Amino acid sequence: MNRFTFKKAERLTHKILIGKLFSEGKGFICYPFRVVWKEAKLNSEFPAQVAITVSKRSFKKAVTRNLLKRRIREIYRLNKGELYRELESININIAFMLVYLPKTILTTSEMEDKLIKALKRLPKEYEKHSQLSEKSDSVHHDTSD
RNA sequence: CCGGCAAACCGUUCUAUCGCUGCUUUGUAAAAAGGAGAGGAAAGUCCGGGCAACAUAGAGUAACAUACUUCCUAACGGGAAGAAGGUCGAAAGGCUUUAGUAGUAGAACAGAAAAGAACCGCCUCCGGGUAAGGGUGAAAAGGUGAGGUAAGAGCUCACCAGCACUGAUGGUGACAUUGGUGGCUGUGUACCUUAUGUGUUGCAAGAUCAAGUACACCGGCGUAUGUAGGCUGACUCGGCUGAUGUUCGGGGGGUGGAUUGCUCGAAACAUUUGGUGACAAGUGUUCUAGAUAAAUGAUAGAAAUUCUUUUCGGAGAAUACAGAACCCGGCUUACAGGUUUGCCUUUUUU
RNA sequence: GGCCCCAUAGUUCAAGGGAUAGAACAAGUGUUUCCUAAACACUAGAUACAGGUUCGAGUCCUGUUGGGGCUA
Repeated sequence: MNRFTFKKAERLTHKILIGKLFSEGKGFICYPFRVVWKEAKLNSEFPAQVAITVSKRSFKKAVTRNLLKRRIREIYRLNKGELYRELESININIAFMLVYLPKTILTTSEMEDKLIKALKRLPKEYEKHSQLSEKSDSVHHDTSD
């Protein structure tokens, strides 16, 4: 029951941290999302903070932007448990942003699988970058859908 | 009946599960329970206010806005009821214009000429007199007829159009109807003139706070004719402020964060009275979003409406415009579809 | 959120309300050359959209659309 909440402490609200995410953070694309993430001390009981954005350039009207953000947030709320478990097992805190890429409005069922895939990939990306100096050749860019 | 015109209103609903943001209650806390949670345009930011700061925000000029009348309003460039003109419509009705004209400027092309009348022409007693004719233009010096003349002309007269002054009647008034007198009278634009109004900046205004950091802050003394300079939206006047210091004393300033400003208000609903109406007054009841990288949702099922298709069982698709950010009053723009009320009758039927 | 500005050829800029909207570069065609470049000649190409004022709008007014700036 506690697993499906989405409180303010789980959201990324710190303005400076968001600025740092775009300047220093690492990202990958898992269509239809771009994920930008960074390890950060959060001073929170949750291991991750997330922010969801939809570009004003691709959707001019506030109604459609709100609709997409609400759908993405709902999927994240229902599927974040797996991510939390993995992050707690390696004992790190992470701040990340989900950027919605396409110019068309996708339905909830269309987006759900992709977002789960992206969330599963996030801890792997962290491991990859934590030992980046030794193995740089094993990084393979799969931007498959 | 169909079709049309105007005004007002609605603009998907219900159930279950899982959530989000305030509020209240319980609880040491974690949390639990209850109840609330987008709009008619929340939009554009085009007007007008409230509220807040600017050291007392001053006078004149400039600049900008508005401009038929009477009213409504906190205020308005908004609204209501009217007036005169234009235009669309068969009609109901819709749209639109309207302060003043003394002076100055310009009016492309065409045209003789774009504004104290010159040229061609007409007439001539060769001194000159004329504005009938010139057909171009968006706009051409009142129009028609008669008299008159050398030729002509409001030069004179009748009727008509318009202007100025002045009466009468109706109307709060714009104005309408009607009478008299006058000289006979050019179009639209900009500057200009008159009246009224406007201080500037906007809640990222402004206020408060714990932690950490710097000396930008205040007062005394000293210096000067209160000087250089700065501020007072533009200019002038007027006003305010005012550096220079190895000085003395005080303790305060505000980047980001948090709290506040923040939602009880020109409030909503019902009703009565006054008014043609916008609206005003009275009485009663109610409290009705307050987020801050942005809450107001997602999923499933059912219903309603519309469209497509049909083997008339059903099946499929869609459900407008659009998301509060300090708050109100308007305007403008977007909007699937539906409801109610009043009005009109070209055509058809009775 | 608040305040403000801009929109003219493919690009950079002009145009006092007045005829067919001008210039440079770029593009295309031709001349010249053995070929290319350069040079010369010619051609095509535009007022963001919709209303209004006016006899007549690129210009003046209003509303949409798009783009940009300032403000902690």
